[in-house]
Amino acid sequence: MEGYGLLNKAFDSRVRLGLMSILSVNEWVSYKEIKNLLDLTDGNLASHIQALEKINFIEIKKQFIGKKPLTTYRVTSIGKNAFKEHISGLEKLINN
Amino acid sequence: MEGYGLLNKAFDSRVRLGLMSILSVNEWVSYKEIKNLLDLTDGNLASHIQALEKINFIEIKKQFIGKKPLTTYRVTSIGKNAFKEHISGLEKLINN
DNA sequence: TTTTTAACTTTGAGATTCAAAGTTAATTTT
DNA sequence: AAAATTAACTTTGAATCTCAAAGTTAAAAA
Repeated sequence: MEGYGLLNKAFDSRVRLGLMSILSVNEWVSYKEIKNLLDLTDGNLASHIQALEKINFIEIKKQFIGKKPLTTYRVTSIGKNAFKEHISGLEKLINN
Repeated sequence: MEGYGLLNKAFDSRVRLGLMSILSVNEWVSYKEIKNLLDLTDGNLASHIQALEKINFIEIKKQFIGKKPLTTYRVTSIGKNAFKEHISGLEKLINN
């Protein structure tokens, strides 16, 4: 029963938890899809994406599909690890 | 794969998650004990306790043991439920 | 009577959150 | 060709949240 030291501050946000969950299950998800799944405003989504990008938890890919721009995201191995640690930290915290 | 709607905003904080975890396992834990377990300053702990009290997730008991004052806390059934829902919300979010 | 201890409350600066509005560049519609 | 739409942002700013530090209160111990 240590403190909350195993939890990552980056995941103090429901939005970022949602983001990481989505990206943990699906590789390369589009901005649009994420926005719809989480039902966020553009500004809100963009800022949380930025927050996760800045700490290298997710990475971005910009491309054109046909002639349409498509931005997609996926979690990095750093992010995957951090998320896993956070979850197991939560479990430890909860189960005793 | 819904949004993050099953997560409770009250638990967006590592400190409050820590608090709830402690109080989920132990009934009636003292201020001092909590402070030591979570390693918080007085002001910080007091404010998070207040936050959880205000929404009736935890309750307070003040008494004297011998001649010494002792303040203890426990989670309410409302809080217990909310925490359980939050955890299962997290699980749903994570496992797809 | 001075000090210590438990348990706060107050203060305030800094960080975070989020919606709304503005931006850019390309695409589709008229 | 001009206007409208779409994707994907960026900027702004107000509201909220966080947290440490310092101050407070009341009783106990020295």
